[in-house]
Amino acid sequence: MSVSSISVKSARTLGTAGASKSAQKGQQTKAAIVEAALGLATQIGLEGLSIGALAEVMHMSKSGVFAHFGSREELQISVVREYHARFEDEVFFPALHQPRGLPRLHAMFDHWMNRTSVEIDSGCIYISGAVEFDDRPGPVRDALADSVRTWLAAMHRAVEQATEAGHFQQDTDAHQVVFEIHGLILGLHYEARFLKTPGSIARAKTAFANMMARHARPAASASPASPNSSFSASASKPA
Amino acid sequence: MSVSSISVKSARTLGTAGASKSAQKGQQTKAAIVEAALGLATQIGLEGLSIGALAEVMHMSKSGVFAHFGSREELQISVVREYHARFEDEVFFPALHQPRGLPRLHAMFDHWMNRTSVEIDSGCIYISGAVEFDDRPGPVRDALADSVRTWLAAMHRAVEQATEAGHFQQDTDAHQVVFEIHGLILGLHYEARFLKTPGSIARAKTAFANMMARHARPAASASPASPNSSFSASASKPA
DNA sequence: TGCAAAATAGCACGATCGTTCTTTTATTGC
DNA sequence: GCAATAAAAGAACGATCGTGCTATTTTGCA
Repeated sequence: MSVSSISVKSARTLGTAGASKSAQKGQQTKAAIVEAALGLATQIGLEGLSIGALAEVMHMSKSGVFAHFGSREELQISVVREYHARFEDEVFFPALHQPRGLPRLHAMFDHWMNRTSVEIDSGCIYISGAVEFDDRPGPVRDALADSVRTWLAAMHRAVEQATEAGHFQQDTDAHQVVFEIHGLILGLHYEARFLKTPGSIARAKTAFANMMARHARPAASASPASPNSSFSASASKPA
Repeated sequence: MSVSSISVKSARTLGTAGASKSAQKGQQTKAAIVEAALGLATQIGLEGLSIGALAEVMHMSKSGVFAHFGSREELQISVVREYHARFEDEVFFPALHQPRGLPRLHAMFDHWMNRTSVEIDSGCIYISGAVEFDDRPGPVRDALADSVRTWLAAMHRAVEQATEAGHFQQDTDAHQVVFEIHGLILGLHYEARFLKTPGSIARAKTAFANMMARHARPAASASPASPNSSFSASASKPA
């Protein structure tokens, strides 16, 4: 079970072994180029990514780099796909080791946070790309949007599982929860990376914890009246 | 009392009246250029703003446009300042007509939301600029960050006033509240403008309402009806 | 080891960028 | 209305962009 149906594992093949018909030299250098391009794109954005600069980093000629993709747009799409694969590897798959429900949801959020702000030197192209392509239709935008939607759908599933597992109240609106979590990540990215506000990570963690508490199913037993009735009553009755 | 100490009203002077020493022709066209530049920048970003394209829109020569600013950077800064002024006019000042505390905070959020997503065809340069300049130091970045920080400080003040007015619990963390509100706006901007997710505005409103309810001071005990029912009533239902 | 094919380099193109310098046109103060 | 001054235009610059085309080099297989 993967976040998406997209499979780009081919671009990650390494090693020298040349089996019957795979792993020509070209595939390797193409993978190396995409990796370098990803590094550039996380710093200056997908739009700022230029073939000339990329060639310089790779110690190659412009045309040598260009030939692997045929167009700048195809290069950008390759970068998006590679980012998608890494996002899966670093954020989604590790969380699958946690049991369904709250623990897994919490792990997904934590990894997501780390990807967003801990490696502060490189931004998230899901965020920068959204700004660069929000009114620029085309295949790059589509690839970006598909990746993001796929990931948000995975988050949505995790919230639903938390409800099914009895960790959340039955009437929890999963879409609403995902929307708010997404907002926390975006806020963290903004404040940590642009405003350099100290303590942003703690802010995001606090907000997440409050959110979980708000949707948490009241302590199991049928004992005395619900403890935090005041807020949990008004808290959850969205669409 | 203004959001900031920045005053750029000079760039808004219109009319033909030529008093003793003001309103040369140049000032008017400069203001018109900045206005056109703002329009371009909200669509393609501050970085995408080019003097050539701007000249074409203005039916002027490149050098004619250029001469008003002396550098592209200065043009970008002028755009940021103009955006700041409009943001004040459309988001902050109207909210001052509401009484301090919750009503004013609510108005600020509403206007902010409208600026962010209702006029869906033009983005927010506070958001796009943050992505474009998050690791590009310089005066443009500084101007952007100053404007944003000023606005967030105004939000912070509004939250504090809500606490002082007794609308919020005494231990409400104003910075935390502002962080979370900011996240809602960013999430709304992302989902509405990039993903085109329908119903994003309702999501943001619901989240805001839930948030207000969470910090609200427990109902005034004695009498059944709470005074601020107007807002808390709308808290639980999406638009 | 030789040869077809793949991979890379080299070069040039039109376009656009920000910027400078010079010249022409429009505006202003008297 | 005229002269001083401001505003706008025009042309050109070096740089960089994406992309085509043609050599040259490198690779993989017999």
